[in-house]
Amino acid sequence: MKANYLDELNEQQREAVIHINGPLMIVAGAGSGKTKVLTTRIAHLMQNGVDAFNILSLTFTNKAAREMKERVERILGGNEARNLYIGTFHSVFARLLRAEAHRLGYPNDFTIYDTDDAKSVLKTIINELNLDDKHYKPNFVYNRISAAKNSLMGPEEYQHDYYVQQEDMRANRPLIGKIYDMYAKRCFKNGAMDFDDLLFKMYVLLKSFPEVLHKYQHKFRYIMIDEYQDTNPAQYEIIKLLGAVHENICVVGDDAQSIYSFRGATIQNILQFEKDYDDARVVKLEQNYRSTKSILNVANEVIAHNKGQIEKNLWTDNADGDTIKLVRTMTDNEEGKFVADTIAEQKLRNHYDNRDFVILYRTNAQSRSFEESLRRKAIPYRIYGGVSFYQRKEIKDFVAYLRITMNTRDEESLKRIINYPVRGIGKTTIEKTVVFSNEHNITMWEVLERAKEFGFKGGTLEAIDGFVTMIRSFQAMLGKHNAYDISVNVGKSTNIVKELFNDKTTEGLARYENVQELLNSIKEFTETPDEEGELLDKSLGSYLQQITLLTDADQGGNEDSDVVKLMTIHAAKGLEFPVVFTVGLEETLFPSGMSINTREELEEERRLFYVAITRAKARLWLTYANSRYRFGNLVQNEPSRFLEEMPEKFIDRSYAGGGAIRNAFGGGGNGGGWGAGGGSNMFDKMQKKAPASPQNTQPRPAPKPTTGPASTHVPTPGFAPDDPAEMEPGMQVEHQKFGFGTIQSMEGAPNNRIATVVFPKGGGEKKIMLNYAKLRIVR
DNA sequence: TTCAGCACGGTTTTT
DNA sequence: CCGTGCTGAA
Repeated sequence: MKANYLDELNEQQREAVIHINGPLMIVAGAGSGKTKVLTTRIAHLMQNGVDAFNILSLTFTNKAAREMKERVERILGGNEARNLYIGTFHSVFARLLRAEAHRLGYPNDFTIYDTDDAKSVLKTIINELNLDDKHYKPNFVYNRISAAKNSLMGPEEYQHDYYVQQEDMRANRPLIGKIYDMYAKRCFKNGAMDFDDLLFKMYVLLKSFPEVLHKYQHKFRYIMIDEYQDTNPAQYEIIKLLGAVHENICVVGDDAQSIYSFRGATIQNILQFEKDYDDARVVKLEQNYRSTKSILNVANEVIAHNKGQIEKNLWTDNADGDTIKLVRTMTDNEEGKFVADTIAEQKLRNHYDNRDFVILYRTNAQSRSFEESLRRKAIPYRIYGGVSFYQRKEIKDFVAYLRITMNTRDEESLKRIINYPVRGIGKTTIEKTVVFSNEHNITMWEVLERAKEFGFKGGTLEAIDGFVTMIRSFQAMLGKHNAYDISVNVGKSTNIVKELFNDKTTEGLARYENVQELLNSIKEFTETPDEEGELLDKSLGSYLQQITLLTDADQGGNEDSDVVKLMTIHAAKGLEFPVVFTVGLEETLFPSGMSINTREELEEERRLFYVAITRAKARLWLTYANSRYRFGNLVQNEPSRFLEEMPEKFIDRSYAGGGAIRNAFGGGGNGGGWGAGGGSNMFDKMQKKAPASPQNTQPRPAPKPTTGPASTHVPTPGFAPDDPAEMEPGMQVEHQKFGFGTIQSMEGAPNNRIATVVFPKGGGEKKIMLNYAKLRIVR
């Protein structure tokens, strides 16, 4: 143990760390050393005689949990830290449920359904009820059920809650309660829990079994919760139960960074804390150690536009630093190119490594243009998020075998693999099996086991028996072999590995590699030495329990490889980078068009913007594009309203081309001279202004906006851009996308000229930034 | 029973 | 634009 660990803290930090008994709330501004305080506090508790076995520390991401564990180990030295319970809400509760689930009638080796599994079950149910899945969209229904569970509302209550029923009636979807009920029963029958069940059932367990509650209340005598502003009512109630005896609850949060209300999180929890525990000590960490003054000032000013907040004053001793750069480009592709170019330039000019950069966006779909431009410049990068490794079809198929081996009740997995690889169990057979299982109230697996009884014969019976025998052979390995041995056997016996190997198409090759990677990861899991992870259990069940809770961001051990990182702002919470690009700052994109209907929604978007800004230590670029491709066609966007909320003093707008930019902010904030002429973006505006009626499926716009067939122009062979310096009004030019046009006028600084060009076939008048777009002089 | 070809619909954000 | 799901032919 480092003896001087208290010396490295400022006064407030120290105050938080040395508070041992009783409730404590730490309001921790961005970059104020929150993780340091939490980890030091754990060490301090242990130094003062608290047993590691009695400490529970909950985080939101596996990444945060891992980091916390590592840092505690570093402070403590030795190996006591391994006895701490540190993990995400979901993984910790999954682990506890794995010990207790039988009390609720679930197998202890219950399957964890990810979002896709859950939606698939919902879809089956919706079809069984003969409902139209275009009206009862699985996605919508799932969100509804998820919200109910996060508020601890079961199917019964849901169907009898007046307010909820009114909502569903108004949405013209009165049967959601019925679907919820069937869904819950189906999951139970399948021996499966979805993500929300891990919280919901945990609560039910503690509430229904006093002896269980008592056990864990005394085990977890000290509880710490990170990112408390992102907890939902279910999490809140569980914590309250667990902490009720000792009240040694320490929560850390920042109301300004609450960005998960869509997942049921409520900022109320943090505001409520002092009321729940009237002797609660509150400590505020207000000194920011991360960012320059410029960055922090901009952040503070932006967040000041939100109403209700906990009073605090975040300040820093750091240098002023560079101004924030605001950059406008014509298209999303140019935005990508600009960022890649700037990264290359900054690497040279300021000696940054790739790992110093992050590109942050609102939606995963935005990553594409950056990938392309980075690849073109040969800058290594890595995308976090998006389609997770474990969501790939080939991986899900393989994992389905492992799941069914552990839990034969799991119909979702059974249906996936019953005829994969093809073994002659077709649609008809599967349907019959489902019917028999419903008629006799047994699982599909049991029907298959007794196939002969149920009248299957000939080739079908043989196929079924072969399948059953194979799964049983996997099950026979369970007690004696670890997850890896079983998986290798699954790969061989099912022929999956060989089949993929023989597929020589590009996709086939990728799939083969993915399955190999899966096997490698299982191997790694089984071979990781005990002192590293808390999971001493190398069984298949233990492996399956954790992978479903793994995010893409958690994968791949090479955390510190030298690459540029790309991720959503949500995924970036808790991280910091020397250089940050926050991109796509446009209305309808950021703030998202889905979240501008209420003040609450908009304020959450603003907090998200705040999170993005405060990730930056030294340099920050904010970019937006005049137009971008969405669903394959070009749409125009106005600059994000957030950009107008920033103090001029710290912003360098001229970076993108002087007067023209300011122009855009000029006339009534409604994008002055920039838009491609004509009514092209009228449609967008009308849609935006239309009263929010999410329930009425909006008719597709029959006539496409006539922005002009931007992509139909084929550049003349040998198209090469000419030097912008040579261009002047009156010239005929060719643009790669917009075709031929005439330069009307020029503006902007000499090294960043902007031409107004009329393209008769390319959508009329456009402003072209010559440094980014390329024009060829025709004459 | 399977696979190819097309139509359609979908974009927040994550455990 | 891209992936999914449905339809129809072998």
